[in-house]
Amino acid sequence: MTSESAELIAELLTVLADPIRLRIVSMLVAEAELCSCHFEGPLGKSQPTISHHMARLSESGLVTGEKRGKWIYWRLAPERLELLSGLLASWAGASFR
Amino acid sequence: MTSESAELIAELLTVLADPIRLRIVSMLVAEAELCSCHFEGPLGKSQPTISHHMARLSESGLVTGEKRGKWIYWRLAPERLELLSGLLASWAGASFR
DNA sequence: CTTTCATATTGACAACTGTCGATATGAAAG
DNA sequence: CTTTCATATCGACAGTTGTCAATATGAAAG
Repeated sequence: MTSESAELIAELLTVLADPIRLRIVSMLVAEAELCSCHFEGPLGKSQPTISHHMARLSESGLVTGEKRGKWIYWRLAPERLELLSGLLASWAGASFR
Repeated sequence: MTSESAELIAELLTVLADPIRLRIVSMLVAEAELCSCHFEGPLGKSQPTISHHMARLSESGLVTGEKRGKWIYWRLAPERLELLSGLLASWAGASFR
C-alpha cells in the first residue's frame, strides 16, 4: 500500500471514526433521508456540533445533502463505504489463504 | 446503533485511521509474519514511534504479537477486520434496498 | 420590508494524538 | 557477569479534534 493511498483511506476512516458521526450514518441507513434538525435531539448535541459533523461527512463524500425549502435533506452515499468494506474484507480474507 | 456500540466501533476505526498503521496492516496482509524492526525502515519512522503503533494495534485486537528469541513476530488478527467490513458492507448494501 | 427559523461560521478551550530523543528493560549471546 | 540489541517507557511538543456559546447568513413566510 502506497503512502498516498494510505493517506486517502486514513482520511476516510478518520471521518467515520467518531461515535456521533457513526450514529448519524446508521440513522441514514435506517431512514434514507433526514434533515439536520433530526439529529440534534436524539444524539444530544448542539446545532453547531451537528452542522460541523455533517460538513465533515459531506466533504468526505460519505453523505450528500440537498436543500429543499428551509431544510437540508441528507442521504447516504454508498460508494465510499463500499470502497472501505471491500478493502477491509480483502484484508480479512487474505489471512485465510 | 446504540451509543455504546458506536463508541466501540469508533475506537476500532480510530486505531485503523492512521496512514502508518494502515501500511503496517497491509504489510501484514502480504507477509503474514513480521517483526517490529521490519517496519521502521520502509515506513521511515523511529523505533519508539513503531513501538507505539504496534501497541495500539495490539491493544485493539487487530494484530497479535509472539515473542521468539529477541524479536516479536506480528500477525494479523482478522476478527476485528471482519467485524468492520461486515458492518460497512451492510450499511453500503442497505442503500440499494 | 420584517420576522422567523434552519443552517453556517467564528472563537475559544480542553482533550487527544503522532512524533522523536533520551533512557529503561530484559533477554540472548559472549 | 558483561555486552549487545530488540523493544518499551518517559517527557515534551506541535498539531488536530470535538464541543459549545455567540453570532452571522440566507431564504421562506407573513
